[in-house]
Amino acid sequence: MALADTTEAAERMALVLTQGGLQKATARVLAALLFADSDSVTAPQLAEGLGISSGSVSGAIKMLSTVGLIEKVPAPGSRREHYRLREGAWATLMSAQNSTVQAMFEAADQGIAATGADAPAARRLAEMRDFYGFMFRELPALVERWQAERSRC
Amino acid sequence: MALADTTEAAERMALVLTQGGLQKATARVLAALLFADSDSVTAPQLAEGLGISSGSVSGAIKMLSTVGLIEKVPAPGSRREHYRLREGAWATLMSAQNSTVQAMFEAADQGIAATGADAPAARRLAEMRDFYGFMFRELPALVERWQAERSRC
DNA sequence: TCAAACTTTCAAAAATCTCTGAAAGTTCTG
DNA sequence: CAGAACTTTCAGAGATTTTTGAAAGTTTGA
Repeated sequence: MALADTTEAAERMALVLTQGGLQKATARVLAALLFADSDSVTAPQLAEGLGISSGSVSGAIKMLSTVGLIEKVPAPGSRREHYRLREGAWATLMSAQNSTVQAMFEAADQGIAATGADAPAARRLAEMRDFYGFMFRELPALVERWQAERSRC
Repeated sequence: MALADTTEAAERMALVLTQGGLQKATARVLAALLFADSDSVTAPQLAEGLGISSGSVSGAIKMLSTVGLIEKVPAPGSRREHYRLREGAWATLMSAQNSTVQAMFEAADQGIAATGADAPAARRLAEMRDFYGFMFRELPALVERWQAERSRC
């Protein structure tokens, strides 16, 4: 049955997302939105479909909205809140992860300040700082390159 | 006191590493190796200095070695095992994270296969697949660019 | 080869994180 | 405006992860 197949694929997707750091309920909500047959989905539909509590759905929606992965659908009539995956969500997510890169850069930089430039640790910290500094500069450019390439098609 | 400052910086670093997904003991071991005053450090030194059990140190070393962040030091005399941060560790780490990107790509690809290309989900999954496909192709090149730039200096 | 020092393993304790369920708060519709 | 349906919040139950501590296994040097 086709539905079973997509459910299984969605659960596999949720597993991957979990390994990427999302909690289980959140990952399943995101996967459900990815695999949804309609343009948007309501919270009760998610709770029902996934067999989780409304509280879990609420928490998942809050988290995914904060990160910018999903959004409320403007007003498809005037019914209750509908949610859907945002356009360009993945690029947004990658940009968000760039703040982790920034944190690594800053931690290394502060480390150098704390050790003094001639300590043995300084060389190690400098390599770290330079690497994450490079990535922090270049990753946004990479994402932009993707967006440019995409809009060209 | 200078030592206190570097300890504090190391703990801050450990916190950042924790947010990056490492468990606490592992993050503290890595930070200790980053901030160490000597070229290499033994497991008992780490356990003593961090106030954690030898079992935790062993687990941390195992994990960090597997990922390629640290290495045994060949033979600084012939004493017990010494460990240190590997040269180019951060580039290695970034490359390892690329396998997460690959997993995302593959999950999206399998999702498309499961839904059929005309389902509403297919467009969403295709955007995801294309994005992670792009990143999976381009990230290694970015790391290489870093390495080239670094060796030039 | 033996003793000492180190390392690894693993079960159980401790700590942490996640989910639920119910109550309180909203918003819509009749 | 009242009732119904939905949403949010949060304390506590439940699940999971992490750490420890101790025993077993190694390695080293005399």
